[in-house]
Amino acid sequence: MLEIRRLVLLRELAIRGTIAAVAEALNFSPSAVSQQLSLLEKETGMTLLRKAGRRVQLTPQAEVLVQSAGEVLDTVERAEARLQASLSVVSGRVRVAVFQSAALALMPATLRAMAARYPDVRVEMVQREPEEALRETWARDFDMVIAEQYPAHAAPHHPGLDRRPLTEDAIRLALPAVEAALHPVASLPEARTMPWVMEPRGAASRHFAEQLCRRTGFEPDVRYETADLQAHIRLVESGNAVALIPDLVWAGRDTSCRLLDLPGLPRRTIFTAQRLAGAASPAARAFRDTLEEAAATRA
Amino acid sequence: MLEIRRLVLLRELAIRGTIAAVAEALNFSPSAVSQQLSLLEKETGMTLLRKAGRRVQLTPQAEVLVQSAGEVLDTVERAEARLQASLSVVSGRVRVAVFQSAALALMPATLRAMAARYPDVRVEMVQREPEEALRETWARDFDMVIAEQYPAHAAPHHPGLDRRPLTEDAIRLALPAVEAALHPVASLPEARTMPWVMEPRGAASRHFAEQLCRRTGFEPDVRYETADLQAHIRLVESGNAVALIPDLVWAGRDTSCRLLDLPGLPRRTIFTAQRLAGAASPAARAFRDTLEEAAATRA
DNA sequence: AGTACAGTTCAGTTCTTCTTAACGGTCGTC
DNA sequence: GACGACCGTTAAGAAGAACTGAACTGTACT
Repeated sequence: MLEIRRLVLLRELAIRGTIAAVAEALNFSPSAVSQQLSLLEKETGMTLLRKAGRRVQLTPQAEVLVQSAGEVLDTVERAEARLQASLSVVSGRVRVAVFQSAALALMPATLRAMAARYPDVRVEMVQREPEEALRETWARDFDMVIAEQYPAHAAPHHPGLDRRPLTEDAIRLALPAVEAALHPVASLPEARTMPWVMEPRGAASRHFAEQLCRRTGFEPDVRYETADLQAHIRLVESGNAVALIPDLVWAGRDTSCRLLDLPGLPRRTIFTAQRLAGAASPAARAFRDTLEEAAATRA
Repeated sequence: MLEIRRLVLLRELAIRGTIAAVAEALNFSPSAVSQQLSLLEKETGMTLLRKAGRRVQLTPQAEVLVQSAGEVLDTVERAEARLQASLSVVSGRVRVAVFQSAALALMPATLRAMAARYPDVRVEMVQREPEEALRETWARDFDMVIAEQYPAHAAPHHPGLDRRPLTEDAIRLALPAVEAALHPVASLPEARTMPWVMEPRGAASRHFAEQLCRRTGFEPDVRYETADLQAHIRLVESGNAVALIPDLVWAGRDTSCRLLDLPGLPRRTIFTAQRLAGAASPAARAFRDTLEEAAATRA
């Protein structure tokens, strides 16, 4: 019979692209991965890898195996979930990937509630950008992901991932209080000459903000770039920049910023996602429910 | 993640009942099995085995895992089948369990045809009583089983086993030619005083034969008992006994026996069965088709 | 009571898997 | 076009996991 561990290795290769990447992800040496994959070829009696430049490419047979490996992993995951579900107490581990503002706004209350209600559940949290987080959750690095989605900028859809809306928040133009007193700005076009702080290129919010400015009719002067929204706030508060900031960021926090509603602007949606096979896990279920409660309370 | 090998071990325990039996089946020492199962308990953090007298009993949690283990094995089996199917040549191995008369009547032609058409398929055959064979096929010791079923004596049904009728044959009363000349027997009741040869107690055919005699109104004088139908034939031919013998037994063979039709007697059915998860295997499919062809040709 | 059987534990062996180190091939770059 | 960076493979040995064998406990059968 085929060794599952090798099948999984092949699947990792399909996901990550290179043997070196698989090795790094699993804390193995590339040599070990290479050897195991050769053994898999021996076991199946087929060629699974073909050299393609300095990397390797999967043969069609390998693709077949990769799909099956996914099924096996799903089955095992369901097994673990069912096992946990057969117990009366909710226990286990939930690895969650969260983007920054959700981590700040939603997680404290959620973690407190989880600890109180489900003391046997261990929640692990890692801060991660939504796109990456979705991918890694799909690849089983996390059990749950809290991700954001900007209007007209759909996050990649992974089959096998169960997405559920969590909350929405408005995006508003944040202006320095000082600035506001001197030259009161009442609409987005009036911010055309101001210095902007935005997230780095590649981030959904960056794309959204740039597009919005362009649709409004100007190219923003992006003078500051950082992924840290707390830094955005500081830059605005200190009068150095303006920014488009979603409401969630202000959760449990005072600010001197002036927040300008932008009428007609669609809201950002926050959603959770998990692997379908993990849906039966009581710990994951408990976490999602608690999180949704926390999100509802905030709003 | 749960180790599949241990999961499978637990499943074997559920099937075979004792750790010793599992060990013997897999060519391990009982010690090894015991240790692996303890490790599984550590992995899951749950009690899976409970002492019951001098044996062990599975806890409900263990049963959950057993079911999942079955799913995993099915998935892997489908994977292997799909892998074979992705090749242009039909190849692989088919382990078949056959009962004696089918082995004699059907297998030679089938094996010849298989060798000619599918030289890359390796067929392995083991002679096994139907009931056992079905069970062992379900437990993955075989990939295919050819079994018989006597009227009003249904073979046990295993879920997950795909049964397909192969052929039917009449059961007739075999009488010695000599005897026939001296005291011509024309119906079953007239054989009431004769010595019988039958299969051992427990065999379906034995049950069937005894029941038939009793319904006819007499208790047969079972003087000879053997599972070997060829021995039955010899005993009849040599004038020592009479017997109820299904037609398949005569395939490709002359006999001096006189064969008496028993009007109104239902026929014996021969069927094949395989695990559902193995249905996609091209080798198994090829074997079944070839076998059905051979059976059709004979009739 | 005695024997056979089922399971576990512990110490030691065996086998698999992993690491390290060295090598060959490919790509991008200066 | 040579150099360096990167990727993958191979061989040898180390590390780890799994298995065996013997000794022991407890249970059932007779």
